[in-house]
Amino acid sequence: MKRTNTCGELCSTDLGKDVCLQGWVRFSRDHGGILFFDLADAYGITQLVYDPEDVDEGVDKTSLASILDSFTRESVVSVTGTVRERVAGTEDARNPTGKVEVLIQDAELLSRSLSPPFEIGEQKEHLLPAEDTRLRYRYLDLRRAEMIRCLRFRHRVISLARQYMESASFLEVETPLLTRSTPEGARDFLVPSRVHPGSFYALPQSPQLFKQMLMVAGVDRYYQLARCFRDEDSRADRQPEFTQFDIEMSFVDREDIITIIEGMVSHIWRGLFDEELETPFLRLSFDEAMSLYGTDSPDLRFDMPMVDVTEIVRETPYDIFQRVLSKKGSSICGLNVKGSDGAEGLGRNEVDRLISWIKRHGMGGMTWMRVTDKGLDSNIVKYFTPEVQNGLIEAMGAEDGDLLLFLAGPRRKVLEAGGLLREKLAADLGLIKEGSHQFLWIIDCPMFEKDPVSGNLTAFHHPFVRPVGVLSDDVQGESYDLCLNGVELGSGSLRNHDVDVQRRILSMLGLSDERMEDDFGFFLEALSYGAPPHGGIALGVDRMVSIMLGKESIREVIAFPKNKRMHSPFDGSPTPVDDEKLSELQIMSLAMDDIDFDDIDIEE
RNA sequence: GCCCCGGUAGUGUAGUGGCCUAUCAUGUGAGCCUGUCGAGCUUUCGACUCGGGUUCAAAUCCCGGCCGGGGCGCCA
Repeated sequence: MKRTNTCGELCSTDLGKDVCLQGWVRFSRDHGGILFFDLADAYGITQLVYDPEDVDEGVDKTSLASILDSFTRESVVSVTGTVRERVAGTEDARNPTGKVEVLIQDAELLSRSLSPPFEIGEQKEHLLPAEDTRLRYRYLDLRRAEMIRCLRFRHRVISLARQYMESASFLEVETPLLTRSTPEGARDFLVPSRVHPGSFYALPQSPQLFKQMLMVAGVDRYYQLARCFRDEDSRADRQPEFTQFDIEMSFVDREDIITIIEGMVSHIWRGLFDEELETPFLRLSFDEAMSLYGTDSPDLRFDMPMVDVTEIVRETPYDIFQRVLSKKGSSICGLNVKGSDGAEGLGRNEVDRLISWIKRHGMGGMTWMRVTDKGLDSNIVKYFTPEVQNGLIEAMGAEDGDLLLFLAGPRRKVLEAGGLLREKLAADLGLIKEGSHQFLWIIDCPMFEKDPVSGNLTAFHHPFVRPVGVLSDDVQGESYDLCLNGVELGSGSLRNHDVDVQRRILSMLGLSDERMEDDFGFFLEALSYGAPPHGGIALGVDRMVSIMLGKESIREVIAFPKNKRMHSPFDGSPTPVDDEKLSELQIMSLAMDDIDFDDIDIEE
């Protein structure tokens, strides 16, 4: 018999129906005569009951009982029976099907399960097995309602995004996975070619050049759920393969693209949280973000900007500040920890701990003072004149009960360490409201970064960003990065449709004319046949979904993720392959320690 | 490449040099139990990541490996 219902749908309106349910035996309870089973599937749990006194006439109780005896945990079973009300007082209010139960009349074991290696029933997070055990048995882990919820949630995000793009007349186009290796960017995953021995495809780090060529083709509005590959070390929010929601548009300016993204994200939030996001999102320039928060992806769920007090304290005879300020390019920045004298605040011990913490992040130390009703207070305020003290109080908006922290050193280092300190303070003091979402655009990023050692330029984003105005080493790009809760969700820009500008940028990045032709000739040629002004953006789907669900790692929202060492616990990849396969590709591995190089004939 | 944290029954844990013949829970096997719902009760089984070292004595301290996680570098 086929199943008539899922395990999540029977309720009081189904009373008296004859049904067939199929699913997994999650729990069973034997009361010595009467048996209960929790039958689970992706939709819910329905209680089955075997009551020998209530089964229909003609049912072979002995054989039914012996079948039920084989219903071990997580075995897949099929039962037919009658929906009935539970005995008064035994309803389960936590379960949507908790008012009814199915009286078993017939049963069949479809597939017996070994004893599961860990508990699959709903449970508290801290009782979960270690992640590597969960990953090794991912098919069991995914049976858990919480994981099904994550998969379904991710599906809804994608589905809403598609729906929005459809309504905005975007065309979904697939681009190749076997592509060309290019010099810039992350390390490529390479795929050897059998037909062209010695040559390799690369898996795409993003569909960047293809989507731009689609614009040249006149596609006008493109999107794709693009799988991307980068052979770099992983992190909680980085996997070697990941998914981007990739978008490109022609004949648009920055505002058009930002509007589309804000519209799409709002559509998703409306659909999943029934919440109206405030648009337009906040914006900060790259310089503002660095100056105020010391990072290009600040978390604005809490306020606590850095204040540059360099000029206020410049003449102060406090030796530490004087020594730092005697060096060019030094700054002194302060953070105001509001209301820090209460029970929730930071005592002397906590401040000492912060000082040793900040030393591990490259600072020589940290200066601190408390704000009292009588003014500033600490062992070093004697070096600060009343005018300077008032200047600090005013600049930092200090009030009675605040704690002021100051870092001194090279400007960039101070800002970055201050940014880390700011986030640590927020985490330690619980300043971040759980479940809140704060979007932010970072605009006007530099086009280039200069390698401090070699002095060579590298692209801040990628080499295809259009400069704002005239091209130079320190020009800004027409870029816009979307941040959510301090995480970079996506990066976008207007692109170069002028092939000459594009050539000059590649040249500034150190590509010779020859290299440029070899690596990007096909693309530059495309730009030479009438490229429309265009731009786009790509959003990290895994990151967005994991933040929406409040998960610490994107692995929680990927069905089969790689582990930290880029190993796949499911299929054991990567693996060595047979020599036959390698020789067909004319490849020899140097990692095998049994190669005898004397045996190798090298052709002239 | 580097730094930090961790590794005890199937699972989650306790155990900071001798009280360890290693705790507790859950699970597993057996039994009891007619309204439970992560049922309950009785009982059984089951573990110190590996290799070296220190010590009279190591789960415990030291060194190294392996495995897992967080981070730096890297991620145009």
